[in-house]
Amino acid sequence: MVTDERPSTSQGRESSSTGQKRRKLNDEENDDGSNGETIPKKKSKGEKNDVNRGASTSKEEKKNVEERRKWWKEGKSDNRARWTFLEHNGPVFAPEYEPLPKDVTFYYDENPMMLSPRAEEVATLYAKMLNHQSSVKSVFKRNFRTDWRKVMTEKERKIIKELEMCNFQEISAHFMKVEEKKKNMSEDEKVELQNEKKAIEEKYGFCIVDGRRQRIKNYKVEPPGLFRGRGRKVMGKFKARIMPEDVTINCSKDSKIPTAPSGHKWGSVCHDPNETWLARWKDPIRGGNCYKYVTLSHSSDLKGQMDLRKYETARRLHSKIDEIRNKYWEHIQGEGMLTKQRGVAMYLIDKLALRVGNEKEKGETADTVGCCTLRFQHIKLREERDGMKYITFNFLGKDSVPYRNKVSVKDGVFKAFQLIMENKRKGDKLFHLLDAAELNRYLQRKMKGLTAKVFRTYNASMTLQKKLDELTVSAGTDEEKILAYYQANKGAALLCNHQRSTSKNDDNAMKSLKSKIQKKAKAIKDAEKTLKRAEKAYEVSKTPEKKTIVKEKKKILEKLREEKRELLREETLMKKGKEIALNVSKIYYLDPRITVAWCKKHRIPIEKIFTPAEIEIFDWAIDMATQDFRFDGLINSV
DNA sequence: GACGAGACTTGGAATAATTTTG
DNA sequence: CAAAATTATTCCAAGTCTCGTC
Repeated sequence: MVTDERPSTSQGRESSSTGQKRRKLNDEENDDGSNGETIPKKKSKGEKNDVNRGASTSKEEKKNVEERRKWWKEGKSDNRARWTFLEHNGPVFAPEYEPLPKDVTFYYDENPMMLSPRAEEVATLYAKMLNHQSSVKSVFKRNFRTDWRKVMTEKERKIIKELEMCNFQEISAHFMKVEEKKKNMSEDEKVELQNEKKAIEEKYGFCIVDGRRQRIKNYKVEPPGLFRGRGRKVMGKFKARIMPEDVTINCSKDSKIPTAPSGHKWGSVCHDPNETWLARWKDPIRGGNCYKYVTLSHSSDLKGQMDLRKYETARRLHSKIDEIRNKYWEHIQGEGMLTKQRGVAMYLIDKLALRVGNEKEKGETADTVGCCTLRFQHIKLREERDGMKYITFNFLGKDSVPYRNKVSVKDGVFKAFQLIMENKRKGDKLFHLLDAAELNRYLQRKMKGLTAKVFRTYNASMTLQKKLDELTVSAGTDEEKILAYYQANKGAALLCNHQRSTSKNDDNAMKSLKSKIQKKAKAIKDAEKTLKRAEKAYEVSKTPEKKTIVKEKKKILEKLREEKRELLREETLMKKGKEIALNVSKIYYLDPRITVAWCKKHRIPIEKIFTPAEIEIFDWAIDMATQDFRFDGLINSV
C-alpha cells in the first residue's frame, strides 16, 4: 500500500491566506485617450495600507510568529554550499487507484467489457481527458493507444485494437458526476476536507533549512497521467506512477531522515549540501539524465537570495551595456563572418529580447527555435517604397508560442542580414557559425556571470523603469497611477512576447464593441444607399441644391467610415491587450525593487500591484528598496 | 574546449478561489 | 443565490546554463 500512512491531497497552496479581496474597477476612461482599458484593482482588507507591512502586527502574534530572517541585511557569504542543515519529511505520493464502481462500464465495439485493474486505470486517465484539446490530436491518440496496450492483459490486447471502437462515455460521465458531488458538498464537509489538506501541508509542505522553517514548492509527486506536452511528439504517452523506490532523498546527515511509506524504501538517500533539491526522480517521459525535482518554494530564503543575485547581475550589465552595444555594432559592420553573425545575434538578443536558442534533439521535441537556432525561412528582408528597410520574424519560440515581428532596421543591419543569408535556403541555419555555448562564452568574457538570458532580465526591467518614469503623473489619482503601472508592465510583457490564450473569452466589452461595429457597418450601407439615391436625383435634374445634398451625403458616409475604422482599431487593441500575459514578466523579469520603490514614491499600497503570493515572494524587495531605488543606479553589496 | 549529465529558471495551461452578475 | 466572469495559484513542461570529465 503506497499511501496508507502518507495521505495525499488534490491541492496544496503555496501562498499565505492574507485575506486580500479584489474587485474590478468600473470601466474607466484612459487619460491618454487610448482604448478603454480596464485594470484589476486590489483592495486591501484591513487598513494596512502602509508599504512597510508587518509594522502593525499585534504583540500576541509576534510572540508566536517566528521573526522573518532578514537575510538581505546579512553580509554576503561566498560559501558554495546551499545549506548546512536540511530536514524534511519526504514527498507525498499520489492516492492509490480506486477501481470504478460496478455500474460504470467500458464498451468495445458496443459490447460491455470488464477491464483488468491496470488497463482500467490507464483507461480512466484517457476518459478524464475526453473533452480536452490535446486528446483530439492524432499523435496523442496514437501514443495513448500504444502505451495503453502495454498494460493490457494478453486477452485484452487481442480484443482492443482500435481506439475509435472504444466507448469511454460512462467512465467520463462518472468522473463528471464525482466532480459535481464535490462541488455540492455541504459546508461542513468542505471545511473538513480543507482541514485534512492543511494537516498534510503542515507535515509535508515545510522543511527546516538552517534552523528556519521553509515552504516547499511541490511536496507532492506528480500523479500518474497522460503526458500533456505542447507540440511534442510524445503527447498522450502514459506517465507512470512514481513509487518511493524511484525517489532519491536529499537531506543532511544529522537530520531526521524521512521515512518511506510503509512497505516501501527510498530509491536512495544522499546528503549533498551543494544541491537545492529535497528529492528527485527520473522523468518518466524524457528518461535518461532528466529528473523531476522537489524544491523549495519561490518564497523561501534560498530562492529569494537566488532571485536577488539574478537582478544584481542584470544591474551590473548596465555599466557594460554601452561597451557591449558599441562592440556588436562594430561586429555587424565588420569583415569576419563569425563576428558578424555573433554581432547580429547579439543585436537580436538585446533589441528583441530573443532567447539564446540551445540546440535540442531533433524529432522528439517540437520544432521551436531561439536566436542561435533561427533558420533561413524564419526571416524575411523587406525594402519598402519609402526606402525604409524592415526585417520580419516569424517562428515558434519556447512552448510553441509564435513570434511575429516587423522591425525597421538601419542599413548596416540590413546589409549584414543580406550577407548572412546569401546562398542559403529554406532549412539552413541563419547563424551557421554560431551556437548558444559559443555566444555565452563570448558574453562571459565581457562580464562575469553574463549570459544571454541576462539581457532579457535587463531589458525587461529597464523597460518597466523607463515606462514608469514616463507614464506616471505625480499629481494623478491612484487609479491613474495604477493604470500607468499596468501599461509599463505591458511594455515589458510585449518585449518578452508573453502570451496567453483567449479562445474562450467572449467578454462583454468585446461583444458590445462587436455589435457597435456591426451597427456602424449597417449605417454605412444605409448611407451608401441614400447617397446613390441623391446621385440619381442629381443625374435627373442637375440643380445646385441637389448637388449640395450629394456632397452632404458623401460627407456623412465618409464620417461613418472613419468611425468604423476607429472602432476596428479599438478592437485590435483590445484583442492585443487580452493576448498578453503580464504575470510572467512580473515574476521572472521585473526587478521587484522597481515596483516597490515606485509604490513608496507614489504612495500606492503594494497590495494593489502584488498579489498575496507575490508579496510573500518579494518580501526582501519590499523591505529593502527605498523610494529612491533605481534599477540603473548604483549596485549595493550582495 | 567539447560534450553530456543534471540542476535550476521560465512559461502557458489547467484549476481553484473569489467576485460580479443576472 | 446560482451561475458566470475574472483573478490567483498550481501544475508540470520546456527552456537555459553550469559543471565535471575527458
